Amino acid sequence: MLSLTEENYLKAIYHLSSSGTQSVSTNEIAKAMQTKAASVTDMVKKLSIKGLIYYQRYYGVNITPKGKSHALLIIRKHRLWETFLVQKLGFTWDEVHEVAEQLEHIQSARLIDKLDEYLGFPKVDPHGDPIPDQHGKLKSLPQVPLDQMKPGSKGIISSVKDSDPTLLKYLDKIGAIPGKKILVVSREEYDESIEVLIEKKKVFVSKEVSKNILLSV
Amino acid sequence: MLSLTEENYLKAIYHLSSSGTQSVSTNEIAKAMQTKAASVTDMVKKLSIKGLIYYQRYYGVNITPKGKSHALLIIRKHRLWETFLVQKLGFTWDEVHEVAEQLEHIQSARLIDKLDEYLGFPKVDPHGDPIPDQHGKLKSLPQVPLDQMKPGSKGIISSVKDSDPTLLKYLDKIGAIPGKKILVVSREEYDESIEVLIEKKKVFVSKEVSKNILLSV
DNA sequence: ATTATTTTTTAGACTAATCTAAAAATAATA
DNA sequence: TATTATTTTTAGATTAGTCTAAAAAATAAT
Repeated sequence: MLSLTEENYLKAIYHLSSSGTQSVSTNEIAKAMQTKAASVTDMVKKLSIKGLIYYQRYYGVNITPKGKSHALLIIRKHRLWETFLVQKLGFTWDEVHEVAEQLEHIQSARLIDKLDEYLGFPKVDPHGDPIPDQHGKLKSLPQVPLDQMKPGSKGIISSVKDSDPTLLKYLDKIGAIPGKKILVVSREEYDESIEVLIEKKKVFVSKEVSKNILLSV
Repeated sequence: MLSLTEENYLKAIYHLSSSGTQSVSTNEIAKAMQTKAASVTDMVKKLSIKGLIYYQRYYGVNITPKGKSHALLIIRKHRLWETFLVQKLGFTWDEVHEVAEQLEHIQSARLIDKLDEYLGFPKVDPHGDPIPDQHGKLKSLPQVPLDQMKPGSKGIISSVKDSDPTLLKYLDKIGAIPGKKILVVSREEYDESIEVLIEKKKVFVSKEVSKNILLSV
């Protein structure tokens, strides 16, 4: 059984290692966990002894298969709770992250199975992210960030990378919600901002925002 | 903001002080918390500084109004979650306690308000215990334990004191569930066991069990 | 009223998770 | 290549919560 802190470190390491193919550095983890490098070194040794990550001093860490499926089970809980909060309790999708960060640590396999069933075995959470299965397996659809799409191409918004409420509220306002169809109209060379059509509505988004919008094509 | 441990101590102290009118001793708390008296002394000093209990060394503790309402807010969460688990997820009433012990520590007033609304503002939990309101106020109905009822008298099962799954399963089997009408037929002097009628079914219960069944009369 | 027992508190140590400051290893640059 | 800069690790200290063992206070018994 992992402590709350160990679970949070493992989750951060999973996210960092799945967004880059390289091994994850101590400083990256420290930044993600809002803590100091020295603390990370200590924790990384613990997780390594438990067989959840590979760790060589001065060379950063990689997640093991065991660590990965453990991380995905936490993420499964997080996403099921987010779905519950939105679908059943009427939260908006920008409000759920913080609470789900707490709920994801509740230890009860039975609870999660029942919740999954109650929600009708959803495949994705309110942000469009896929929900891992009971064994910590994730079927990931191929996704392309909006900033890498060519003018004229189209796709469906599948998820949003950042979970910052400010961003989510803004996306809500412009209608950029998972499930919506999107057409890239043009790209401005200077600042890499792009013009898109969301449900027939013309919208301009900055590079900053467009790289956070993931599309299935 | 209280830590998880502080919340658990406060809850234990609340329960102990509401079941006896005396002040609560260090040893009683140690027993309830499955810890040592020395640890209790330390924690009790902390809670006292925070204004949640009155504490004089060697004289035991009493809960303050502030501590009481704080404890009741935790109990409110516990009972709402139990209600959710039984009513929505299909748990049986003997399975919910352990999970609710975890869920009661989730920090989000908004979550609890929404959950309360979703459940239809229930007045009691699946064990028949009243659910405190948003301000930590509890309207308690007068309750009499079954072992103190005279032969010929009747009442409605309002709640069960002990939350031991073995007891709850047994009560389920004999039909002694909150809400059911009960009639005391006779009492055996020797072992203080009693014969009762639950929904026209004749049942014998020992003193041990009958003192855990609370009736509203 | 004095002694014995029980309860409670203090003192000091331990673990998990954190920090700062200094040392060691790696990476970058002149 | 030698030096500088950055990153990472180690060493030692801190806090919350816990423990054991010993001391102090309260209670019970003789």
